[in-house]
Amino acid sequence: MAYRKTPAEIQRLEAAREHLVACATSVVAEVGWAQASVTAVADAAGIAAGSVYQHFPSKAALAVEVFRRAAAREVAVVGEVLRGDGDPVLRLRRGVEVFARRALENRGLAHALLAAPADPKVAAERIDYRRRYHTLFAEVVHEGMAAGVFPKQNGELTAAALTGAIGEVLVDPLGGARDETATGDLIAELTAMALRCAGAPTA
Amino acid sequence: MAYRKTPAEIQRLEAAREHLVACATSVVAEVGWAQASVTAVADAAGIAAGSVYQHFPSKAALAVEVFRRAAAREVAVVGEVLRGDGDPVLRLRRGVEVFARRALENRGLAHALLAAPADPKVAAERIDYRRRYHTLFAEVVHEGMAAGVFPKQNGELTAAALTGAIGEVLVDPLGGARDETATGDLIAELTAMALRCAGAPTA
DNA sequence: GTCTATACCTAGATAGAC
DNA sequence: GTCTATCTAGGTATAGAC
Repeated sequence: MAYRKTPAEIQRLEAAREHLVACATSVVAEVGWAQASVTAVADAAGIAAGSVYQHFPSKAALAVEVFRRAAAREVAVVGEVLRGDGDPVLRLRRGVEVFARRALENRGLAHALLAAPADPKVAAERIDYRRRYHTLFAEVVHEGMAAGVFPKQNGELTAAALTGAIGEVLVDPLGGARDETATGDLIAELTAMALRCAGAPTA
Repeated sequence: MAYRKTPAEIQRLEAAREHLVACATSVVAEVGWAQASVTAVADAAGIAAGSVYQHFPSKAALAVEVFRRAAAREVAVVGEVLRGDGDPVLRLRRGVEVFARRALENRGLAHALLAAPADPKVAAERIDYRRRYHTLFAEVVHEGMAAGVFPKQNGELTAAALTGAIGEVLVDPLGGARDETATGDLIAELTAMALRCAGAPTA
């Protein structure tokens, strides 16, 4: 009887856990948190419901892990753009574009992250998630004010407003834009709105 | 055995129902939808849990009634202002002020209406609720565009964005403004942001 | 380690006494 | 009509076989 797991064992377990998280993410993106029962998730992963508890102590823990992974990805991508070099106005525009495009490409996941009813533990994560956007947007707004391209304003408030505005537009049926042209138009209007919101001079 | 209820009976039942709705609204404002069990609501109303079902066929039906009443009040008040006479810019400003002030005066209820986790039936009502704000804001934005005080834009998108922006700011801890001065500042910043968002020339 | 079967808990809903 | 006590369903979590 081994006192330590062999590397192979560890890797296999890790892989099983990853697979479970990935399948759970898909299920959540498709049916939302409320319908993503342990049974449904386990079925998707091809394991028995009870086996889920080999990898996570509770359903909530799994849900939180699913949320964190997906949220971290989105924030990283948007943050990369918002924190890049150059004109704050351009960065804000491109950040909103990236935010929107990714959300429209995976609506189910975006809805799960931004709006879908979730249990309290996940809801708490969501607050953190939105706050990370607040922080990112606030940085750009502050830099823009410092550079004189945005008027004096409460940067934190504008940042929260941007997060809420973008989320509402993307979650709304307005996101009913299906074809590529309509999506492009939606994103163009959305970025224009975001720039107005921060007070960028109208192009 | 009476084939029709007497007027007095009807009135008494109606009153009991109203009382139940009012108490349920208070409970929801205090603890949110998730914690507002039938038992908790019945306790607050001073009746037994089973008696709730004399007035509503299900918990969801009661919850929906609670939501509809409160939502209708808020939309009516804000709509009154947004649809008043005069300058669209001023109306938008005052509409946002009223929205915010009422939300900050009853944070629990505002949170329940705008953001608190709720069951699917209530969530569906919330979409309607937010859409009513969209409609109201869209009207003002369109009138402003027609009057030449707002630049050309997608009015529906701006309206959705305004709803999301205001909601996010008010629900956020940012609404941590406690004293009257801080509240006033918050509202001033919020209205300024809303006007920028619609493209009103900066004052 | 993973499965099957099941225990258990929560909360909504109902039946029958008063 | 209202209350008490109970039933039920849905879904999480666990126990024990393999």
